[in-house]
Amino acid sequence: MPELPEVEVVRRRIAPLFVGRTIESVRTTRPSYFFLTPPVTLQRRLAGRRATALERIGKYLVAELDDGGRLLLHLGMTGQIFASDAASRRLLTGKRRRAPAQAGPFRPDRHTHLVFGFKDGGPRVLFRDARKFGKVAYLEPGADEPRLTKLGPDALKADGRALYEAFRSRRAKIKTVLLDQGVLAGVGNIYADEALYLARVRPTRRADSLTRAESLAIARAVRRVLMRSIAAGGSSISDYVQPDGQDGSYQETHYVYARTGEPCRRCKTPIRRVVIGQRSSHFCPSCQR
DNA sequence: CACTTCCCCTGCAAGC
DNA sequence: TGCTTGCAGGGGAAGT
Repeated sequence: MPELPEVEVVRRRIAPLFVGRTIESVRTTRPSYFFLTPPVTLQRRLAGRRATALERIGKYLVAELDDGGRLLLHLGMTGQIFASDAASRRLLTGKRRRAPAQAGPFRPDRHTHLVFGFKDGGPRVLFRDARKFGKVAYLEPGADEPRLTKLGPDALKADGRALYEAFRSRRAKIKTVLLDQGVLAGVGNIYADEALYLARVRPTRRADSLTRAESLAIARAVRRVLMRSIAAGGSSISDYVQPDGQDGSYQETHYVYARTGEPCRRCKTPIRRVVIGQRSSHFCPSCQR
């Protein structure tokens, strides 16, 4: 799903539709673990509220509300946030991205867990998530949220020296450590693979085996792939779409992710896939040491 | 603590 | 065509 770049693109696009507008109604699906805060409570707390800012913390979106509370959103693997007037041609899943344009506006389906209606009667904001790995929570004013406070520094600001220090005490594989949101917030499976490729480090290397130079290279590579992906509108692999319904294009630039068996863009060696910590990892056995 | 395994849920592609 | 299996961008809980 959405990693830092996709969440950041969603934030930028959705902020103008969400910030400054008074929420009139909140429609939800039935209670499920998607709702960290029960639907009835969400409705009670959010009706009449107005967001004053929408920020991104790691892969979380956090709306500051005019009562001092906060609205926490996480897209999980398949979360989609979009406007009710978005081009709806491919909001309904898929890998089959050639699907013909769907006529008319998007109709909330059984996977559309949140629909915000506003007092001004303008476009609604919808949150859809087929797998329900996403999350929504209302945080009372001043409430502490461990999910947020546990996060490490933002991956866009990855610092090589700090990473080197963190790596030194970790015996796990570097791929696993990069996915640890407490070390660096925002990197997920795609960008961990892409960054390690650019840094020429194999995902299977133990973190504590990395040199200072390699750590600096990884930090630089992380910043680079994330910035470039944001500029490209994110990676649209299966479900991710921008809030206006358009695909991102960074997947066209991937060096290794989902390119198993295909030639390395640098040396033509077939890209290899291994499983690390239950997640697939892709790398070039020739370029990455 | 650090690390690993399992699990939450749905939809799609590939294989038979 | 239909069934089964494997796989998917995340992360928390519980185990060692």
